[in-house]
Order: sequence, then structure tokens, then C-alpha cells
Amino acid sequence: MVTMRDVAERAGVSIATVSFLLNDTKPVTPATRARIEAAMAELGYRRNVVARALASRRTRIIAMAYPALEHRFGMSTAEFFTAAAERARAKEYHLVLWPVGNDGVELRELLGQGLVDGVVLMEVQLADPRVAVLRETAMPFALIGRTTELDGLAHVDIDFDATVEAAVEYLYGLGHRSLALISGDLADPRFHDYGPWVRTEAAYRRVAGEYGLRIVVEPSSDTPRGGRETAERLLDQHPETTAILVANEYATLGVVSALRRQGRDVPGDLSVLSLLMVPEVAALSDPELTYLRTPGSELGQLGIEALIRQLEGAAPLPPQLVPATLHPGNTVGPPPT
Amino acid sequence: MVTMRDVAERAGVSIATVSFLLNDTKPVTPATRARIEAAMAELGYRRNVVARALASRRTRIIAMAYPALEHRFGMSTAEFFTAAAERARAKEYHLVLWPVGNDGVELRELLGQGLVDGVVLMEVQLADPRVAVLRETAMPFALIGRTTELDGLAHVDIDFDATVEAAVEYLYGLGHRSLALISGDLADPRFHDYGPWVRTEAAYRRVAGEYGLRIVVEPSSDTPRGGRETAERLLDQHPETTAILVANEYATLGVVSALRRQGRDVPGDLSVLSLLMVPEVAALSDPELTYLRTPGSELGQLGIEALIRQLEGAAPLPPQLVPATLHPGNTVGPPPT
DNA sequence: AGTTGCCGGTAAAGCGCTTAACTCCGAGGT
DNA sequence: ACCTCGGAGTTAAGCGCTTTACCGGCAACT
Repeated sequence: MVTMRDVAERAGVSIATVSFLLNDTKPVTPATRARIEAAMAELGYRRNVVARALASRRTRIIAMAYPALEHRFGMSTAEFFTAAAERARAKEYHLVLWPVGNDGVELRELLGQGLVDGVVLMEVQLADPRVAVLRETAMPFALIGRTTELDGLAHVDIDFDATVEAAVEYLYGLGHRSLALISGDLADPRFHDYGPWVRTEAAYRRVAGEYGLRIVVEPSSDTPRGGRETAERLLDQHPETTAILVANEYATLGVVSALRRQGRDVPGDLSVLSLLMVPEVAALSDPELTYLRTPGSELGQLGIEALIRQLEGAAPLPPQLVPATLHPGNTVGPPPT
Repeated sequence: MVTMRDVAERAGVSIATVSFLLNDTKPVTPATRARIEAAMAELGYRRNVVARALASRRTRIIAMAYPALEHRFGMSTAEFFTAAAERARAKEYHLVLWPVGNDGVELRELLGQGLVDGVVLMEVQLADPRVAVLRETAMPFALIGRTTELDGLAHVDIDFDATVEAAVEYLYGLGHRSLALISGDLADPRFHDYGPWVRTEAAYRRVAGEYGLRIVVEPSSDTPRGGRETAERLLDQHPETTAILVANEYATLGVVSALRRQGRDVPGDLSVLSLLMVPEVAALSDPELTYLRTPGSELGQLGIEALIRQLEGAAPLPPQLVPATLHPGNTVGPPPT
């Protein structure tokens, strides 16, 4: 392994000078700069990140804490994670995945090791114990999602209000007056505190109220089967419904297939609009879904960005709320006349 | 930060003794062991992994190199990755994701940093340039997938032969005599060397030959649309087909919906059997797919296991070929009479 | 009793880098 | 001509751990 010492010797300078050059932390004359760079090139020098980490007390590693037990690591998560990893890499950081419980116990354990400079929290709960753990250990962190209390916490999240508004406006504009929302099952103890569902539902109640619409909200587990059952229940109890909004990625396809099984034409008889969806899954539906795309890449990148700014003492990134954007497909049309 | 020195002082021993205890690398009497453990507990000591890494020249970090540009990070990849991360964590390793090109250039760059002890390679090509890079730098590695030449390379992979055999046997047993395989598009330069498709197709040709079946293989891009188009072409050119095997995860749902659009009953008129599939996607289909489940978790874990054995000088894990297992759904039945 | 061997423990030299403190030298100010 | 100041380098002290070499003492063997 070629070390800094080798480079320094070859260039006829001290090891410190090499370090200053590499980190751009003290000026170096063009002449010596050239000598050092030549030496590095000839020897094929690569700076050792571990030694650097120990000396500088900064590892340039970021962890993404993902509650793998409680939440399935699905397509949207994959999008968050890969976008984050790429952004981190562009900024010369590394991203590790920490599959930890969302109670903070394992997280505390891992934090003690001093491996990472900061943490990005996924699948944030409204009152998330992990936040307390991170604060306690003074570890910099950013949330993808948000807690209820977020005095000054760095976070990025979906703009549920804007997303739901766009969805309702779109359907209302087409003439729909009888909507229904299928959202997550907040009665499930694992999810009663899960932000996206709570916020979607709240936004829907508010917006539907503003439009003077009757409010129908049905909980559903986030599986095709759950969506199917919920859709059947909905048709039964609210036969006047002409458009269904679905907040559950995996339930949506179940909703569509249940309608078809019941002999309803989509979108002729009923429209289905998916609120939080990635293109890969939307395309799996037949007919292809009309959906509001989860801004997974954007949020993954922004989350990393928010964290890195803290780490580097830059101006903090103001909290970002990104709305999902409408992608037309073939499951939404005007209501039947 | 509590260091080893603090613990040693408090326990009245030398810092080396603490280290020996922690690593179980030299015997320690019960008495001093107790004193040290008490001291650690009282101070809340956590050993610093960075310092350890520098001193021991082992970081206990493993990278998963994923060609994010060439391959989509989908559900099956997510399964590989999370299973690997969990297994790594159980063995006290960390897993980082390296989104790198599959030409080896970026990989070489990252290897030079000395951050990781080993690499797990995903989406292996039959002749993979990354293997050469890893060999050159003497970095331990394991393949999830395999190259054509694999003299002694640690690898785990799907047992395509057994998987295809099971599939054909199952369909043949139900009475099907006119099968067709929809596989990847090997004409696409990104995938002409992509193991799973090459091997599936080869296995199919062999097995179908053994069963005396006529051999029909149609390439398809791995998207629902691709699957739809391919299915239509297939119905047109080979109307006698009674069962379709699909090797493309995302094309499968397109196949099913194309058949339904053409008015064919699945599985009444035609059976569809998905060869490499994760349950989450299978459930998205209507009717639910009958499929051979990709052993993603197993392979993710085995890949990590194979690598860690190398790292720890244990007996190497013999190459593992794991077959996909049949999960009955509602897309396979006997052929129409 | 003298030697040997082993066992539990210590001292100290790194691992490859960062960074504070310091030195040296030439330019500018008075 | 003297002093000051700032820029470009150097020296050396760590960062917190691992690991080799060494050491003292006790038990077992002749």
C-alpha cells in the first residue's frame, strides 16, 4: 500500500504538505503542487479513508436507518435509498444501510461505534423514539418524513396537503362529486403513528370538506388482497362512489382488480387515482394507473443534502415538502353520466 | 467519548488487557475480566470501530457493488440487499451500497480507498470486468450470480437448471405439451451477457428437448409493456401454445393482462408460470400468479456468508446453487381439453 | 533445589492520516 | 537599516485501537 509518506518522500516535501494539498486546507505553491501531484500519479496513491477518519474524527459515512421489521423494503424505499446512495457518493460520502427496529434500541447500539457522521431516518413516526436517541448522542441527522414536534429538525417529506389537493382538484374538475379515500390501517399498532397515512387522511378530510364533499375514508392493509377487500366493502357501503383515491401503493392494484371482478369498468364506471406510487408499480396495473408519483429520488437526495449541510456546517437546507406529481394513465376519467 | 484507556484505568489494568478481553484474543482471569466488564458497564464504553479498523487493517465493512445504471434496483434486488444487510449485521459487519458501473472503473476507484474488507457483486455478467479489477487489487469478493469462467470464485446463484426443470415438469405433469418461454432480450447490448437470462434460456432448450417438446423462445424487455407485446406476438405466431413460462419479473404481469385483453381465460385457456419472481409482485397480478420464487433472501445471506468466511479464513463455503421454489397461485391449470 | 514451561499481564510500537504550533524567509513599512 | 508580518513549509503530537515482544511468578518435572 502506498502511503502519504511515500508520496511526500518522492516529492521531497513533508507529509503535512501533502495532506494540506489533498484537503485544500492550506495554500501550496504551484511548483510543489506539481511535484506532489506527479508523485501521486506515479505511485498510484489513494488516500486511506480509515486513517483519515480516525485523525479527523469524521468518517464520511452516513447511515440510513430503516425499520426493516416493521416496514417492508419496497419499490419506493428502494428509490429513496438508491437516490440517496448516489447523491452521497457524488459528495464523497458512503451510505450504509442499518436495518434497525424503530424503537431506537438497536440504533443506539450502532451509534456508539462511531462509524458514521450522521444518520438519515426513514419511515418516521409521528412520535419517533429514534429522534430522542439521536439527540441524546448528539448525532447529526435528517428525517425523510417528519415527526409532529419538529422544532428545527432537518427534514424533507412529501407535501401531503398539496398532493391531496391536486388529486381532489383533478377529480372534481372531471366532474366527480362522490369520492372515497382508501388509506392505511391506522388501527394496526405498527402504523397508528405512521406519518404518511395520518397526514394523507387529515389532508383529505380538510380538502374534501372545502369542496363540500361527503367524506368517506376506508382503512386498508397495504397489500393487493387488502385493497381488494376494501374496495368490495366500499362498493357495498357507498355504491354512489365514482372515484377512489388510494394512498397505499400495493393495495391499489387490488382495488383495480376487485372493481374489474365486480364487472365495473375502470375508468368508465369508476375512476381510481393512486396517491403515492412509483412508476414501476403503476405500470404493473391493467389498465395502467393514473397516479401521483412519490418523489422518491428527490427526497432521497434532499435528505442526504440536508444532512451533509449540517455535517459541513453549511447553511441549513430549509425543510422541504415536495408534492407528488400527476402522471396520467388509464384509470381516471369523467364520472358516468 | 469513553476510550479503552478510561476503562483500563478504572479497572486497574493495562489497555492491552482490555483489548485482549474484548477480542477474546488472549486469556484473562475471571477476576480481572469481572473488573473490566464492570468498568465498561459503568462508563458505558463502546469500542471505536474506526480506530479498530486502522489498527487491525480490517474495517468490517462490506460493499455491495450494484450496477445501478444498467439494472433497475427492483423488488428482488431489494430483497437481496436487505437480507445481506441483516446477515452482515448479525455477524457484526456493515454493508454499504456502491452504485457503480459494471465496467469496473468506478469500482477500482472505490477499492483504493481501503474502506471495505470485501465486496459482493450483484448482477454478474458472464464475462464481468469487475472480477478482473477485484482480482488485481487482491480484494476478497463473492458473486451473487456467476461468470462463465469461475475457477474457484466464491459464488452463489440461482439453480436455473433445477428451476426450469421443476417448471417444465410441473406443466408437463398437468398435461401441457405446447410450451413457450418468454425470456430476456439478449439482443439488448446491456443484457446480452446477463447470466440469468442466458442460463434460463439454455436450461429451457435442454429440458424441453429432453421432454421432446417443440422449442419456442421469445425475447422480451422486462417491462409490463414488453410482456404484453411479446405475448401478443406469441399468440399470433404460436396459437397452439397452452402454457407460457416467463423469466422476466416485470414482463409477467404484462403477459397476463395481454391474454385477458385478447379474451383468453387464465388459466382456463392458457397457463402462465413465472420463473423468477418475488411474492410482492406475484400478488399484484390478477389472478395471482403461480410462480417459482426467487430465493433472494437465501442468496443475499449466502453471498455475505461466503464472503465473510473468506475474510475470516474459515473453510470456504462451497458454491451454492439454490433453486426457485414453486408457489401455487391461480395462473396455472391443466390445458384446455 | 534448579530448570522448564506456561500463564496472565504489561509496555510500547505502530496503523496512515490531520492539525496545532512552530520555523524560515523575503517583502513592506517607517 | 530595523522591525513586522504573512505566506509556505516542517515538526510532532495525537486519533483509539491492535499486536508483538517481553516479564514475572507459580507449578510441575527431574
